[in-house]
Amino acid sequence: MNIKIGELARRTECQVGTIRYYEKEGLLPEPTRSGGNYRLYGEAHIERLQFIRHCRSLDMTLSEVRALQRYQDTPDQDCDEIKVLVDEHIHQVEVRIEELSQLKQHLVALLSKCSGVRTVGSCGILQGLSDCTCLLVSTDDSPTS
Amino acid sequence: MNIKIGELARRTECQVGTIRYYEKEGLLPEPTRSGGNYRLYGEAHIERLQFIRHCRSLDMTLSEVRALQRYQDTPDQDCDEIKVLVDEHIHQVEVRIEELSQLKQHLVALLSKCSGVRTVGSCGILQGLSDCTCLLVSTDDSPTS
DNA sequence: TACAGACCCTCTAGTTACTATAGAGTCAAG
DNA sequence: CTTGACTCTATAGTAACTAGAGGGTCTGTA
Repeated sequence: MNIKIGELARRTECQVGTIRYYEKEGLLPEPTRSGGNYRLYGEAHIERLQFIRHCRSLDMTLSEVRALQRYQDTPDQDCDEIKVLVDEHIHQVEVRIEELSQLKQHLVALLSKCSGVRTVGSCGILQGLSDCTCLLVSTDDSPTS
Repeated sequence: MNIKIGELARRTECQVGTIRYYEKEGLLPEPTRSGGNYRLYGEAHIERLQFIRHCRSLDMTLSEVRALQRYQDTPDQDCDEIKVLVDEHIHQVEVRIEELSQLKQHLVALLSKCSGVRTVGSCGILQGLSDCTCLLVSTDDSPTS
């Protein structure tokens, strides 16, 4: 079918530069080239790229994508490890949600420190950021990842 | 008081490299130097650094921190803009939480695609990642229970 | 006085997943 | 034969650090 990179980009809603980046990173196999050195892609490339983009839309890292691709290449293997990988990814997402919820609580508490007085010097928010009072809402503080 | 960078790092639970980085970025004023060219910090530096670290623990960017620092330097100004900044930051956090919650739903749905068969080839998770079926859970899809 | 070890210095490169640019080449239509 | 859309490679930039190389400083001990 032999489409050029721009067409592939349109079909997958992916930027041209991103496609070349995936190739450089070994996530997308090198396509054949035209006489004028243009990349020429086929069906397999479209599917492979869509796979990557779906994984990315699920917030997976490229190294997680690489791991899943290795499983794709060995279809007779036990699928337990894939489930473990997805499970762990779900866990990471849950942890991040929890962190952000705590964070939001801290921020709301911080906002309430504004005394209603109208100047920066007496506002309480900056004071709350200078001492620890803005961080006393929750049990443990976990810096972000 | 004149403490060296290692002591400052210990007191603020911040890495030495990070302190030098903040200085380079203009977030922390350049300290005086000893005869041997060592950085020598005082109380003001400790407070300033703690301020930065608290902001960072609230997931603020360094450019948000810079903005807040500018307010610190003009205590007679109206504090509304600070509230706006914090408000916007809270909003960003809320948006991210919502995104991650959707994401988690997608991932859980993906996990349920595993047919129970034990090989990668028939697992359904990789298939779900190749086509779009793992992304169909979203917004207005309410299965009955 | 010599030396070990802890600390400090600057500078550079690496991290993640791209995005954006520069400067050049290719190709089809007018 | 030129214009314009497209492509190529290579490089630098993003955020907020972290790690390392290769050196200097300082203090305590032999």
